[in-house]
Amino acid sequence: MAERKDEILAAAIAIADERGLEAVSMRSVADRVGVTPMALYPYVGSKTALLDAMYGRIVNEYVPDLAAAADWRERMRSLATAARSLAKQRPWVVSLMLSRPSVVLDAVRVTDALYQALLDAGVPDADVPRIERLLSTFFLGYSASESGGRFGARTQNPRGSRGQLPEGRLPGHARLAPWLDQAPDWDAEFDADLRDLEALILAKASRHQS
Amino acid sequence: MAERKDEILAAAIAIADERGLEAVSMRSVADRVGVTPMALYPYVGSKTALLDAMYGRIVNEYVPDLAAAADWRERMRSLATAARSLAKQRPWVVSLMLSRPSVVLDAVRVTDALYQALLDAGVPDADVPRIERLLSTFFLGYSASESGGRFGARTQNPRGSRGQLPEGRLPGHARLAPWLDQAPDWDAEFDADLRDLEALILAKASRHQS
DNA sequence: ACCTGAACACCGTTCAAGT
DNA sequence: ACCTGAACACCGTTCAAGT
Repeated sequence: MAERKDEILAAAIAIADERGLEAVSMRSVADRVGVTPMALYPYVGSKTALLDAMYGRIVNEYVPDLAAAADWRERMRSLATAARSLAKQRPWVVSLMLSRPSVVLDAVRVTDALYQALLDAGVPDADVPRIERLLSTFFLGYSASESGGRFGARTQNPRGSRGQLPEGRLPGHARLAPWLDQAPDWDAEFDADLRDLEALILAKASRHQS
Repeated sequence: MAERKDEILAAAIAIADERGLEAVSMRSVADRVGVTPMALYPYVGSKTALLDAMYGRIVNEYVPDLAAAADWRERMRSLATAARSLAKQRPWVVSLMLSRPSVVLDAVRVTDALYQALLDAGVPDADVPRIERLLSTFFLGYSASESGGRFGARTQNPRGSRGQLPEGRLPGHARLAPWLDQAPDWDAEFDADLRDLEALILAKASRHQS
């Protein structure tokens, strides 16, 4: 009985990997399992529940082994990097993460790991939940933007009423042109962002100790 | 002719406001305009193009008047606050922002305003594009998390294999329990986040001047 | 120039029925 | 216990036809 549900989940994930989340329908999943759409309902409940289950299973696979790294910085980095590589390999998971409350149990485990990293860094208890949200929001947003294509926009032609980028009315873009024309190295950028955020965390921590 | 397109856009936005983005279909929009679904195509091209057009129109309405505020901090705050209140009043816009490249012209104008705020703050030119992405990613992610329900999760029961939150295996949650049980004030939290990010920006700026 | 109607290949889900 | 088949109320889009 649990086997059947696993089979259904695996089929749904395979379809999402191959043809995207919008190709996952009760009909397409049922087809792959070799059964009628209605046969799925006793196992998955509804389409929404199926999506939740897919999310939970994937997050669970990607959560890095956190006991391994002793330094809070390393643990934070490995969590952030896991989110990012998850988004890169399975972009459809990001849509799920942002479109529904993160009540999936495996997601809560990740939150807990970040809590502990911040506590170890010396952030006062009262500030930890907020800083955790700040960080996870950024990690999620970065992953979503990168894999969703929001970052790659500059190279494309803006879709506007006139279709052309009016550089004259965009003084910031004009001044920064030399840095905007070279395509960024997203790995390096994420690294630099992490360093800046580590500094932010340490500032919170040292203010506490003094 | 442009009138007809405006009428279609207004109908689509009204439906999204009233019944969510998923209620926006070519059929429902056509119904509201009092026309057949096929009559929309000459004006909007496709459903995707219709969504883009909705996005552009809304962003345009919400971009705050930036010439007004002299201080870069105020300008940054008003941009961030605009994003957040947009997300609160029209949650469906956030899905659009994250699910497609931000090539809509009006969105580029917002980016430019943030560039200028950072330049005025004294951030070195070479760092501005990255920091702008860091900030806009956070603003977007925060807005999405808040309006999409990702933040509200703690109060609900986590959906997991067992259905109950196993506090024993979540030491971080256990230690932070006193601060996790009181529901956060999201306005105050966003304010605190903005202050932390301003400090991050000033650190980048002063390192440059020395 | 602007719109309609029928059609095609899809959706999630309910309900009664089969073995 | 597990699955099917028909049906309902939906999708986006193409294509030929009407005025």
